[in-house]
This record gives sequence, C-alpha cells and structure tokens, in this order.
Amino acid sequence: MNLPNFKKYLIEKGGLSEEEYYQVNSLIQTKKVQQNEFLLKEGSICSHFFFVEHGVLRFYALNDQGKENILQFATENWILSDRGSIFYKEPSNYNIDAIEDTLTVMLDEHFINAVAKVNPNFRKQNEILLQNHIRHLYRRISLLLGASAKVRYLDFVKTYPDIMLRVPQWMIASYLGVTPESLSRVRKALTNEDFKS
Amino acid sequence: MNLPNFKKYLIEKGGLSEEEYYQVNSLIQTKKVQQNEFLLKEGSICSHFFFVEHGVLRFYALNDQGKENILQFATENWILSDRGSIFYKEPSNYNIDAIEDTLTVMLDEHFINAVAKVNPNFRKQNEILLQNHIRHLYRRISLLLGASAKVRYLDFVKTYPDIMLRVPQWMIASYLGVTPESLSRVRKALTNEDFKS
DNA sequence: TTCACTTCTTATCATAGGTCAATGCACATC
DNA sequence: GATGTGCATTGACCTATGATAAGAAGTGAA
Repeated sequence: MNLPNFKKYLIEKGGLSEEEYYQVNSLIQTKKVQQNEFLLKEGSICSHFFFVEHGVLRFYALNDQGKENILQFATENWILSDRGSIFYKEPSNYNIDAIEDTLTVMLDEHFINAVAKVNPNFRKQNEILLQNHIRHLYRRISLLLGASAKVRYLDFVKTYPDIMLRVPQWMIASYLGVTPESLSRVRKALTNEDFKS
Repeated sequence: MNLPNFKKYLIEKGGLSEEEYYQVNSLIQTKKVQQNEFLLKEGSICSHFFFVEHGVLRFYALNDQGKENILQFATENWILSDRGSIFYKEPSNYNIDAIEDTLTVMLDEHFINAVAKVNPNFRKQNEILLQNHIRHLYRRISLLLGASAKVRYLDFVKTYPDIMLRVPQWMIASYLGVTPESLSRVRKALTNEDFKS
C-alpha cells in the first residue's frame, strides 16, 4: 500500500531512515472508512491511534441532551484517538467518524514498540509532538475561557484555513462551542465590517 | 532537602527503586516562592517543569483586555510548565505565580535524561502521564463547549474538592470562564435548591 | 420533473451570563 | 478604635448567544 504521508511522518517526525522505514513497513495496518462511518463509538474500548493518511475525521462527545461537541478535527498527518481509553482499557465516552472518505493507519502499542526498537529516537520525537499537542489544547481552552464567538471564529479561520473548506459550517460551530445560527450571524457581521473598511 | 512527595513521585510514578532515587538525588534543584511571587512571566522563556512539593500554583494567560484566564491550578504532586516555551525556546504567553507559599522541584531536560538513564522505564511512565493529561484537557474542553456555568462549577467541586478550599472564589470563576459575580449567583441558586430538597 | 434532505440564513423572542455600582465583611495596619 | 484593602454578594440593567420556526438554495434520488 502506498502511504506517502505516513512514510514522511515516520521519517521526518519520527527520525527514521528510509531503510528503517522499510524494516517496519510490513507491520503497518490500515483501515478505510467512508463518509459517516465510525472508527470509534461511545461505549467501546479504543484500541488504536489513527493516523490520517488522507481524508478528514472528527472526534466528538455527546452531552446529556444529545448535543454533539466536536473536540477535534483531523486531516492528513494528524493522529487521533481516545488516549484514556487506550491506556486504561476503559470504554470511551467519545466518537470518531469520517467527514470524508478516509484512509487511516492504525497504530497500536505493538507497532510503536517495533518502531522504537528500530530507532530509539522515535519515542522522544513523539513526546515532543505530545507536548506540542498539549500546548494547542491550552490555547484552545484560553480562547474558550475568554474570547467571544467572533474572536474564536477568526482564530479558527486563521489557524485551520484548510479545514474551513472541507467541513460543513455547522460542525465548525460545534467545534467553536456556538450554535450554527450564531456562527451564521457572526459571519454576516464580519462581511458587513469588511464592506465598511 | 526533604522532599517526600517528589521522592514518592519518582518511585511510584517514575518506577525508580529507592536506590535509584538516591543516585539522582544530588541532581535535584528546588525553588521556593512566596505567595504572589512569579515562577514564569509572559515574554520570558520557560526553562523548567515545576513539580509542586507543597503549596499551590496557578498558570494563566492575559487576554487582549488584560483579563486573566486561569488555565490550570497545581497543588502537591502536579507538574506545571509552558511546554511550548521549553521545547521551542520561544517566549511564553503565560504566567505562573504562587497562590500559597510553595516549594517546587525544577525539572529540566538534563535531569530527565539523568533519571531516564538510571531507569529507562521513566520516560514511558511519563508519557502515560502526558496522555492522561491530554485526556483531562479534552474533558475540560468538552465542558466548556457544552455545559452551563452551573454544571461546570459542580464538576469542578467534584473533581477538585481540595483546590476549592485553597483558592479564592474569583480564581475559580476565572478557571471556569465566568465572572466572579456569576459564580456567586450560581452558588446562591445551588444553596436554594439544596434547601428545597 | 418532483420530492426529500441537508445546509445555511434570517427573524423573533428568551435567557444566561456580563457590566457596573453599592454594600457588607474579614483582616491587617496604623 | 479608625482606616484601608481584598473578596464575596446583591441588585439593576444590558448584550451576546440560545431556541424556535420558517424560508432559500443546493444536491441527489425516484
């Protein structure tokens, strides 16, 4: 299977050489999902990290009233999973499904150990990626604590211009923590501002 | 210096034996801060992780209007830092100061490497802690996206009963993303509910 | 074509939570 | 005892955003 993005990830971010990549190549497991298909459903135990080779995934929770709260989108080169569920073998509270037809690489403890054996630097590189992820989550929390819907939307557009174009607006509203109607209003107000200036 | 909590952390969470602990003991650096003193100021580069031996710290950002958004409290056994600033050597956007007089252990790359050398398991244990931290952040985002001030407050009380008793109410309001006035109202409504039932 | 379905928008009304100002309390300092 | 400072509460008012309902535009299937 041809996985240019995943190969690039292991080589550039994971620090593997081309030869080292081919050493672990045979262990790679992939999974295809079509639009609206699930990779993880609430209540089941999450067994893998999913690396997105191509496509778009979403990671979301359902609150008491059944409303979806989108916690994360994942496009090419992102890794998504319910880490708590993996590490503590607990049923997940989250769902992962596909917004576009998507090809993922399934990573588990076994594969990660195999890669780390081939190149011990891999684990450390991965830790840096984790730290960076935490940093992004803090930034998001900071915006949710203190910024208006308008500011959060502008930040989203600036940070993820690519995602903007690939997911419906009501999902972006969910990611931002507002209703689709409010987001529509925010956008209207912004276009009016643009005309004035 | 007597550091029972840090010792326990390295042995229980880090997987070190007692002897291994004494091997790295001499490398430990500590820092004391009094109430309202800073460990990290916006604009400076964060050089360490801070393990709280005893006391309470807060980690916060200032938004455009100068309002504080508290991202994290840290009591005994927590580790706090601006990970982005450490790893990318960039000036931080965050502040860390002490809510009580606090004794911290300063961890840097050098110390972590030393511990990992003594016990290779340490890095892996730490990664699990990181994954767990990410999980908590997702939970917090989920609440910020979908839950009312009341629900967020009740969740906080349940999750951090100890912190409740040690930090002023206006800081909890900031952590929850509401004004002190609103939190006061939420609390009043809750006591009324209690009387009725 | 027509129908069903989804997404986005618009309008109206309702409300949680923000803003501002005043008060009361606990504590410290003089 | 008098005074000042920080925090929590309360009240009156305001605003951003939610809720509900309806319509417009696009898309795909029958």
